[in-house]
Amino acid sequence: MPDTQLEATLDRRTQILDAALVCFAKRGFHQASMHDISTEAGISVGLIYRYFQNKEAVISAMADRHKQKIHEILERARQAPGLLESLEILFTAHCGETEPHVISAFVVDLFAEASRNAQVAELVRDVCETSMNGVTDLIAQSSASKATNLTPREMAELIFAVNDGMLMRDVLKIGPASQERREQQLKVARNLWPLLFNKENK
Amino acid sequence: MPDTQLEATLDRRTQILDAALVCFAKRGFHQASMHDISTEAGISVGLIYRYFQNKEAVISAMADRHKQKIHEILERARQAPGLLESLEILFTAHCGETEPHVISAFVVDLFAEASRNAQVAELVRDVCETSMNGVTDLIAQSSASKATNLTPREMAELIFAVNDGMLMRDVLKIGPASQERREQQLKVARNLWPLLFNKENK
DNA sequence: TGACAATGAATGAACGTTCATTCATTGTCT
DNA sequence: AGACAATGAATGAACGTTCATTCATTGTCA
Repeated sequence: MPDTQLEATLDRRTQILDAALVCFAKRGFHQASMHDISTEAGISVGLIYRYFQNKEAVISAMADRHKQKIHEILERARQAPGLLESLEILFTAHCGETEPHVISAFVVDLFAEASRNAQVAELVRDVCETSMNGVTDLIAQSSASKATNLTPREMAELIFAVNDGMLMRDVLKIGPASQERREQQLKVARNLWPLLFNKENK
Repeated sequence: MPDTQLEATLDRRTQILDAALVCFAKRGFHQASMHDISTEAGISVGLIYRYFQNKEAVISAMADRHKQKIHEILERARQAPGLLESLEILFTAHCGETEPHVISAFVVDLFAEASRNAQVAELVRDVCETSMNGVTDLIAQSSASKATNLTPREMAELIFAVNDGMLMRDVLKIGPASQERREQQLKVARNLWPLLFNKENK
């Protein structure tokens, strides 16, 4: 049964990547050791090397998974009823599933890594481009974008800058749980909408 | 003449910190070795330990120097003729002196470090608080802030989020020199002002 | 002034430790 | 038994840090 085989392999990989996410967020890409990751995953060090060629490959795979997650979020945002709903999904995406602090720390580390690892940089650039294009389209198709004389692209640039800037600052915050973060995130976001769009539906 | 003595010590320290900035931007805090730094500075490894207790202390000193730089920029911004001029100084500050890419990489690394080093986190938080308060005051005292129903604080939050977000994305850009970066930075910034403030001068 | 003593900035080889990676061995299925 | 998953001790390279040693400069005598 090669199907179960493949599934088991994928399971192990995600198990390792989940552990790596925790370790990377806690200590950073290069301070987290393979032993840390294996301990967190509850397996031996050697086993990691059965599923990943080396540490670099683990980092790359994490970045890849991040890319997929972003695409899923973009897809969910696209299916929201209106533009504002779409944007709020994007803004609060990192407050779901895992601890938001973990996600923020990981993403900031990812950008730091991108500044000196060409492969990671290429991938992050690709994610940014894709999401930016997606949101630009969303804005262009919406009827709510005629209040200012900015192009949809310029609006998207501002929105992403605000989103990334807040995510970066997130790593400074201590404690607050997912729910609370989500509120704060939305507060700032909702200050932005009236500036960018027509006031229509509250 | 103990004055010359002190100056020489300070010179050595800044020489080491300058080299460390280059190495940290190139390889990151924890991948850059003390040997890298000593080579870049053109001195021996051991000498670094005459001026700094250990690697942690070098990182801390760098963060401290960054804090001072920010305060200087804030002071310069305060003395600008109008609010918009002040904000543009803040927005393009990291495009001066050193290569902007180096500064961006360092700052992103600093935030990454802050997420797992309490001392660095405290310092970065302090810098953010201070600058945010400064800009909030600047906005409150300006006459240009009555166009929207946002408080000066909320405006400052948006401005800083945009600023940090763009800085974070800076690490993805390859090549462009200081001048070019400055233009791009200003383009986005100038899109933001009409949204936040009355259209007055140009 | 010239000879000599004292200083401490600077060096870089050496040390102990940590880490990524390997692989001989053991466990677990069919 | 055979095949494959899993282990973790072993390896060696790289790192932060130390320290015995060098040597240009400065201070102190005659």
